Amino acid sequence: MPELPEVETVRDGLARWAVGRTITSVQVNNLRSVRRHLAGPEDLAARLAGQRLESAERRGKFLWLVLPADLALVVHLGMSGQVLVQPPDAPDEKHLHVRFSLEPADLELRFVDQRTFGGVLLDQTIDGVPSTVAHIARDPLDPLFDDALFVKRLRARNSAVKRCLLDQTLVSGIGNIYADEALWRARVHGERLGAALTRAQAVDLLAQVRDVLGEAITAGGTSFDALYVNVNGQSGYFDRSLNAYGREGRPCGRCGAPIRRTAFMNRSSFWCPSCQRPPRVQRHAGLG
DNA sequence: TTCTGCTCCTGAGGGC
DNA sequence: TGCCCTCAGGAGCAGA
Repeated sequence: MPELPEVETVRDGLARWAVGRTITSVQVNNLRSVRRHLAGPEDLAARLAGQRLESAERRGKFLWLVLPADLALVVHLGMSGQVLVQPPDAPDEKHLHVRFSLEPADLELRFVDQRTFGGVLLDQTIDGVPSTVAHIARDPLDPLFDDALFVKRLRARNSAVKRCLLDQTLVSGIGNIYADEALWRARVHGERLGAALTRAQAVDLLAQVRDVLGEAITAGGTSFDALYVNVNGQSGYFDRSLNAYGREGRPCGRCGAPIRRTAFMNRSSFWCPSCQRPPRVQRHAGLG
């Protein structure tokens, strides 16, 4: 599933292969993929035609191609979105929803999305950030990320720490996989309250988040199936380095205890019952 | 203001 | 073989 490392891999691919080219036309095959462009698909196509792609930027899981006049083509991959750079004569993908023809015409951009949680839109930027992304916090790999502010805000939350990690207005770029991995590395149970963490624990958790995200970027992201690929259609290999996520029943790499899986926020959490002791008082909501 | 739970969506996989 | 059900989860929203 696309989290920060996967989106960064895609951004890097766009910077290499798409930046410097000009959009000549836009073909929308699925209206749901442009639903966040409120003016409609015709407006999107008309305003993008002739626009030069100046750079590829990212904040958390949002990425955007910078256009002239403070405009940006914003892309969110959702759960299954892909941005592919393909020759125009390559066969269409089954879930090809938006096609961006480019000049030079030897390559085109394709937005492909099986589950259609993602989408694209044209947006105005303010200080270089699209207005639809302005509410998203900086990610931990951003040089301007404020560690002290994050620790302060995390420790003020009366909410499960895993939910805090998934809150993109607190810290961006972390999804279910890397939240579980960082919590495992920090030996913190996801149901612990943010307010129950010591300052040292919060600082260490942030460090583990940084480590796991950085290692995943180096590996090209995490792929369990064909739902995440880079702009050339290739999968990452960080799934081979996972210690908790998807390892239910398999021994913890530290202590050997079988990894547990519990439901949380309509998804799964994977944790070690020995290394990550759950809080004594179970809350009504949260893990388990 | 903070927090929780629900909804959207499609395809794979399992059970019958 | 075909049908039905469950599961996967990012982000936004409603309601408490």
